[in-house]
Amino acid sequence: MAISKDLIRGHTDTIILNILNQGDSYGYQVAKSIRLLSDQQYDLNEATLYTAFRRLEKGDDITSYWGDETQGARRKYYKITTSGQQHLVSALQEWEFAKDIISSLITGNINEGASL
Amino acid sequence: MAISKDLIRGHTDTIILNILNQGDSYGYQVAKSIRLLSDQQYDLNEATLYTAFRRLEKGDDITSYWGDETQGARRKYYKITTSGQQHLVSALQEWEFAKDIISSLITGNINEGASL
DNA sequence: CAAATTACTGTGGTTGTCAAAGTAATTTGG
DNA sequence: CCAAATTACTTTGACAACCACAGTAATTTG
Repeated sequence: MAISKDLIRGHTDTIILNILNQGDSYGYQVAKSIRLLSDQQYDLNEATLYTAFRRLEKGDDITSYWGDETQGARRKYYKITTSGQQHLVSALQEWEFAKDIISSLITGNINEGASL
Repeated sequence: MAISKDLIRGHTDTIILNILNQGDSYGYQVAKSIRLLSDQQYDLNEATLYTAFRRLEKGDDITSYWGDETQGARRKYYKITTSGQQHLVSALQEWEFAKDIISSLITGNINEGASL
């Protein structure tokens, strides 16, 4: 992984919701999608991924069901809920907002005020 | 605070280094600068701030000295070190990089690949 | 002279993440 | 043909950053 854990922290749920918003998927596939979307710059730890699935399921942002694979390993599929889709939209809006504030905080000049 | 804690997490040290890079400062003043730079959108918890000071001092990114206030409460001033300045530059570069990856991860389309 | 403000510190708890290990099936390569 | 790699999911234990809350102590304001 080329990107620090703490910079991604807080985005994991949104990342997963974005992927599931494009269609049902399962753990291994989601992990692959993350590597693809980040151009191999970010590799989400498995434990983190499955912890996030449980957190999102508990929060009713996703639901899960076992696939009926006749061959190959069993797969647990996850599906985004309407509530999850709404939370995805809010998270994207918050990110647009937060991006500017963070940039301001780490590069901003105190004497020139908040917006320079 | 209008911005989620987890989105800021990992930026605290960089925020402090940016402020100290513009001149020595002390706890209370740094907290005020953060409110100013974020347009009152982010209020860093005191405990978090002083924890960060200790972390940065231990990592030799900042040094501290007591001011010789003849009146007013005592103030512990913090000064950025050369090493701290270098780490600030790296952190800013990493942010420019991370910003795009995060955006890609939370809005990117899987079927269109990493860069659309 | 009480209340607000300035200024720093410590304690205890929550949360998200990760490393490591485990289970189990399938696929690939020598 | 069998060992190794890959697919796929799960659990455990630990850590680091952050926060709420509480405390100390001085000064300033009403």
